[in-house]
Amino acid sequence: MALHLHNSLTRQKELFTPLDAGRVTLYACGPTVYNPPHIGNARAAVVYDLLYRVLCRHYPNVVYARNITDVDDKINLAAQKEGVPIGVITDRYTAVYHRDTAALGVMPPVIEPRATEHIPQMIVMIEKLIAAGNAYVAEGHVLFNVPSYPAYGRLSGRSLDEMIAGARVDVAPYKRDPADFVLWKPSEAPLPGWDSPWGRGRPGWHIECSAMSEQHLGRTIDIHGGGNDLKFPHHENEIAQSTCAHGGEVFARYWVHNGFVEIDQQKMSKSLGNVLLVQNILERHPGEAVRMALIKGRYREPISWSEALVSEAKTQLDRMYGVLRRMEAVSADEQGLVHPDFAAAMDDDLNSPMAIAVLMELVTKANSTSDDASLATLKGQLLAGGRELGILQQSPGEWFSSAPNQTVDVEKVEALIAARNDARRNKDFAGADRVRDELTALGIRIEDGAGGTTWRTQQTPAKETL
RNA sequence: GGCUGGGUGGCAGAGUGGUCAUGCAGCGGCCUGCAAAGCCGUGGACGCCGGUUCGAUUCCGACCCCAGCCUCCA
Repeated sequence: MALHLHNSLTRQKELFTPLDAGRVTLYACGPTVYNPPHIGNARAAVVYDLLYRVLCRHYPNVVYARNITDVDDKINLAAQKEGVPIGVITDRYTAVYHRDTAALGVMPPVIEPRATEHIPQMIVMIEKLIAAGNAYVAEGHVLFNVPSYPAYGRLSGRSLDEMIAGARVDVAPYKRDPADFVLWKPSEAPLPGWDSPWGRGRPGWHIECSAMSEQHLGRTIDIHGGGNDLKFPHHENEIAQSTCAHGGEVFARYWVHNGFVEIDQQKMSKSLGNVLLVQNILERHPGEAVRMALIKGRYREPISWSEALVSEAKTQLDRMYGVLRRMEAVSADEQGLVHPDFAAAMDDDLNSPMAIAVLMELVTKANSTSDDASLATLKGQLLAGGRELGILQQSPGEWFSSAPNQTVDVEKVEALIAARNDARRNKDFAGADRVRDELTALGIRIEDGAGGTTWRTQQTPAKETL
């Protein structure tokens, strides 16, 4: 089955055909680095990582760019509070972002451009927009003139009139039109600034992505992704800037937007005080379980975050790793191809819940057969599917012997298990049960199988502590 | 108010014009010294009201409800 994606621009599921099958381009809006990432940021990172992996199954050369926004008023504020240069803030939180997303199995993008390294490109683009009559200078600012681009509003489905009617903010007096947005604004020390034809200043937010995607991926990119909230105004503005700067050439051919992570049926926000940081979640749950929780639902739908959701995701992974442990002696089919149903699910606009269901069915099959040839095929398909979903890539032993906030003394555990098995051989079941209780107290659960006794860290009961 | 996208069994979450989603939880059985894991079996659902149809959870219309965007935001 060919890859289909829901295109936000047309609001339809469409067959994906790249402009150049030898170089497929994907751009996703990355983080503004002034804060540790929350679970919502993580979801976006995971979703585009998933899309990247699916694209890589289809095409030999996928160029995936995800930017780092390292110049921004929120960064300035954070730097001011701490009395440090903005570089201290952006370096710190870029590292945290890398650490936290890596814990969720997110691969590094092919290119990770930083806004501050593309100021000249932004200036060139702004000059083009001025020359083309799409932008103007006013009181040290450069503004994009929205009425100069009649298609404005197509992505978000709003007309200019509606936007003006709905404008709830005070309109700066130097704007020709209330909808006009900033490309460049004046910046005085100690705020970060760069010399430009319009004086010392700094870029507006939207121009960064336009300039960086052009620089690294070209004038027309295949897929542009981002959070649902970015549709307006950020992506709408990107389209306007890039299209006008490029003489009307299409900016992005497919737009993909991921849904939000909700807490208690509401979006996460600082004002509601319900922001969940990835680093805090990782104190209680394995990163892989967090990733599993994020891909249990379809990427476009909102997901309601809860401790129960992650616990259940972990239980499912336990089941998958359980069968892999049983199959450890079997060598996986070397082809390592995903099951056709799995591929069909992922190719259907990244239907990861269905893809997981396919994997679960493979698990059941593998648990009920002892035929080596079948097992080799099943193991190969299971691992290949896991690779595409970004799960199941550690050894079962690692998975079962590790848990956040729990250090396992493997030697001690194995000594206790040996003692218990001695007792069992001697029919001293009371003694065996005492040893099992001891293991339980250590947070270890044991399972007596045909091939011997295996063990795993016991998950602590789910608690609704956010 | 405008613009998106939703409302499916105890929970999470797919999908379909008329036979199974899947997982977790529950129940019964097998296995086990007992458990656990695993396997087999099992109940239970499509917001509300109309319409189209031989037949609608699935298509159409009205209504109710929910989330997001319209202001920085994944």
